[in-house]
Amino acid sequence: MVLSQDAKRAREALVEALRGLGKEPPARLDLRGIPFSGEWGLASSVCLQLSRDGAAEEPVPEGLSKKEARKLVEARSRERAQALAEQVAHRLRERGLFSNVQAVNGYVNMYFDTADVARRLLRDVCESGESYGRGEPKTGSVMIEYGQLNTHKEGHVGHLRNISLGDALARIMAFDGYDVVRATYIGDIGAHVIKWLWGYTKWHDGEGPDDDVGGWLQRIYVEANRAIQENPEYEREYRELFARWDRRDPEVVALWERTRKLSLDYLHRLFEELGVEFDAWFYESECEEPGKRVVQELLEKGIAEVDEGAPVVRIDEKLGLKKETYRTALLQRSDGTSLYFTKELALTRAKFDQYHVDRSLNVVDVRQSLYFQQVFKVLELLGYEQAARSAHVPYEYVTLATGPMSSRSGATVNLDEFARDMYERAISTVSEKNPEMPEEQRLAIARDVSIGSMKFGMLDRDNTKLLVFDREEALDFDGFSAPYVQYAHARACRILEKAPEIRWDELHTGEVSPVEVNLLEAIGGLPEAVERAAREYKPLHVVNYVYNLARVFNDFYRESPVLRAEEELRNYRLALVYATKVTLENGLRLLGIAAPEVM
RNA sequence: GUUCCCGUAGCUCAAUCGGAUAGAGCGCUGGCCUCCGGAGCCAGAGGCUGUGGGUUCGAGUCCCGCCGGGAACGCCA
Repeated sequence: MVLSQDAKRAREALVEALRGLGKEPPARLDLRGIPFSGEWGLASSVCLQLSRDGAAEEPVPEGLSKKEARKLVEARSRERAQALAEQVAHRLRERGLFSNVQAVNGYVNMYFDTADVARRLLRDVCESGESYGRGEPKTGSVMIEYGQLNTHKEGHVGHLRNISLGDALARIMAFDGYDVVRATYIGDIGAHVIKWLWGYTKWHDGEGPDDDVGGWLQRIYVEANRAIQENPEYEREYRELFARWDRRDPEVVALWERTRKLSLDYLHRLFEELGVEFDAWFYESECEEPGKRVVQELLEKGIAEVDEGAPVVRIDEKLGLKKETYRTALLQRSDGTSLYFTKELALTRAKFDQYHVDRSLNVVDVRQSLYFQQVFKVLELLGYEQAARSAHVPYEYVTLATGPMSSRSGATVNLDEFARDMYERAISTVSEKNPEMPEEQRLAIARDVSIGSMKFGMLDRDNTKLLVFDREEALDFDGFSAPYVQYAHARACRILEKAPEIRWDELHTGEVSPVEVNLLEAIGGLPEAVERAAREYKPLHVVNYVYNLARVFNDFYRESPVLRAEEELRNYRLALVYATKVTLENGLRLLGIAAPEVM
């Protein structure tokens, strides 16, 4: 990567200059872009860091208030930092590595030959193409689990945040060089399923789903759940059905299999429409028995013990922790039936034993934090060192203005319904902008825009922030949104379409204007954004990145005419446009968002 | 009771390992289509970063207290 090469060069030169002045540079040398300059370069605050040296020799006069004394110390530090920065700048200038070096406010600003960096960066992007931004291959495989939906229920916008985050994280980490295995875990058995089966048998026997499979599943579930809650007789019938399931009554199993299949087809369609694919599908129903075996093993090894008839692991006690940290994990019910925890043990172990992944990342909402800490800790106690490297990737959940979503009560926003609203809104906008366009093309663009908007709306805030779903806001295609970025991409495509071939071997940049510097800087930032997003498990960094790139490109678009420029300048600007297009496309792809060429 | 998360412009959110002048969108006011596509752009108004201490040359960012909101904590998933 061009910019990291330059950063390395700057870092080495700085270290040498500082040592030459008898100053030992800190291990982590600060290096960042220069703000407000409109020129290409890197800045370091290292002299400010070192400016405390010698502070002790200058006593603060008596009689000053704390605040005044502090101000004095700060002023002196600034002076010392500036003096040092000037010395460093002088030495760096003598080396002649940079086109310019300045000492400002205690910072050392190192400027590069912009034209040279521009040529190298643009060629790099051109040569790398869809690989531009990719990180070095990393050792060790990582399984990312997300999209844990239930059968016999609908998918709703709460799931959308999970799917969007998980899918983007998987794409980003794979792009950053990790060997990623995408996994999902479907809740195809449990109380909710039996309740559904009861309600179906009771009031909907023989019924099939209408076009709206999710809605149909959901209605039956909500109805059954409410009835069972309100009527003890129904409660008894439901328990009875549960017992028949436990006995594997053929009739119940057959109904379960049939409706499970129907649910899974629906879930496959949901994922497909969102452009999400998995390498591994796990099912709760398949983890029940293996889970109980893990519990047995934990008991035999003395990790778990029986308390009030149920197997538990007193994790804090086992680890000798005084403070409540992991607390006590309940592994299984006292009647021997499995809990979510039981199955999670088998699931996680399967990831390590059968898929041989080195760590597991579970994208699940923040309310499960303690739970996952317990799961991983228990497996660690069982000897799985992979569990120590594994992590829960938490995010705050999606609520409605009226309160939390609840699939039990039916207070949800159906995913199909939301997608349809978005799609229709997109169709009307596309048609308005492109009345002459063939319908097929309009629909394809509307699809890219609506799906992209849905995902963008789920990714555009930090994982730690609650998301209050607002339909009107979601349907807005202006401003900080997927279409804004997609539109910049389409604009770039439009220019390239009308332009002659770019002559990459004759890139003469001439003078590089401030907007062009900003654009180059933005283009050059993709690898860092990817790396950071992967490291912090935050696709938001890529969202911010592509938006900024689009915004800077729009500045360029306004100020730097491309097609009308004279030949040499046009060639260079075309290269800039091409690099922007490639970079936007790569960034959007990492978010699972399509980049249409026309819109 | 223990623990975790959040609090930044009217609203929704950004802000790199702590770094120079805290930025966007929406909304509001006023402009820009003889000009590569106006899903765009420009200008303006709008801030004691909840609050009080502390650490630091430097704090929206780290530490402690308080206030406000949310969440988790043994037979739910």
